[in-house]
Amino acid sequence: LNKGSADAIKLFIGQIPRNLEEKDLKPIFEQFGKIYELTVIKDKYTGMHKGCAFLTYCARESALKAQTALHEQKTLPGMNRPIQVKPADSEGRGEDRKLFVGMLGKQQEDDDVRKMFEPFGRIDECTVLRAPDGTSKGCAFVKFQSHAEAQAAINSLHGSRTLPGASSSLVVKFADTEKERGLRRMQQVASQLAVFSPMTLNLGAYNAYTQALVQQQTLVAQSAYLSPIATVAAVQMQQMAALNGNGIIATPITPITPITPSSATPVPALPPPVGISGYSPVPAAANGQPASETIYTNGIHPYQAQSSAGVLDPLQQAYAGMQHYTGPEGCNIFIYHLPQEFTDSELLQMFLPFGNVISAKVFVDRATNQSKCFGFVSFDNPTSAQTAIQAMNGFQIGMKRLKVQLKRPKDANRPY
DNA sequence: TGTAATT
Repeated sequence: LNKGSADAIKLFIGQIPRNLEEKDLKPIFEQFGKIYELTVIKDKYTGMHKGCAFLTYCARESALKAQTALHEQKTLPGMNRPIQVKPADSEGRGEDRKLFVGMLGKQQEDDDVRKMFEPFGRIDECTVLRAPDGTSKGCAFVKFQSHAEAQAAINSLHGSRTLPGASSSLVVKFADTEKERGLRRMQQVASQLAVFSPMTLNLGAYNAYTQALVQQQTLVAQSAYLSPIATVAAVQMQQMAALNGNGIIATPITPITPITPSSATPVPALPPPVGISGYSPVPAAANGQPASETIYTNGIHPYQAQSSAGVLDPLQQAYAGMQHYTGPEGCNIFIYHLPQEFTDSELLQMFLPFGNVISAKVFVDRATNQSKCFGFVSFDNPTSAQTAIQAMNGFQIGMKRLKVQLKRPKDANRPY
């Protein structure tokens, strides 16, 4: 048999390193059965690897075996979350047969709703939405076993009657998909931000005020207790603040339109715009170091093949060429209480004086695009990390002091 | 307390 059977399940594979292509993934998944189709998901326009894939086995049984053996069970090299193996959204996980029912009466129970929808098909799920205090929100979700049944219910029931206690006629529609919900959330956030139009902020005055504060704070920092190397950082921060107009004092709100795109602002008297240094792509066995050693010394859990010796090799080779996001254990620091407007490049600038920075990352809320005011900096050696911690922990910016510690190791849950 | 992503 060389074709997917009718009942085959298309799987979504998540948490795969972006340097792994179909040929690298194939050996990992082949051990559970013959593969019908395996496709790495790429961006439609840029062709960029999205870190996930679709996989269909010829036999449904293979998909179930792979899911059981791999889902949340293994972590591929360079990833910090376990691999995901589950039916793809397109497999009718539910959204296309799930209905939203609005304009119910407050007194209607799950069973009342169920009775109303039963004539149209088999119901998997029927729930009236309730507030925390148990009172009905006047709406419900009803999930049928098929899209057609759900559609039949819409055709017959939507707008067909007005229930006692409801302000208008019954609403029956397909429930929002995950994507629609996400979009709705983003629109809500956007509309809230729009309340603060740039015109309502006296930006000129704010900047002058900000810069005065920055200078004062920096002087305090320089004169007091900081080591010479931290003073270098302080001066750099002062320059950044003065030049990019963003200020490094946390602002109450960030306007939608940035005053100046800070990342685009050149900063004279500083090292030239620095990329992320270190870890340039290196062939697998460069410097006589086998790729397998790289995996282990880097403190990242490699994917371990259970039996077949052919599985690990392609992975090791692929892994050797990828750029690392974190440094070795003890080289990665966590920085909290960053100014709201600090970007990756500013974080990088702040910590450059302490050593070779492998990466600098400010954590950003994906929904709002706002900084979460913490980030990570990775050095190529533990001494630089310690120096940075000594110099910058407690560093005052505005009303806050930076908290600078070693990044919590993935495995341990010891608090610092 | 680190690129969670659905052709």
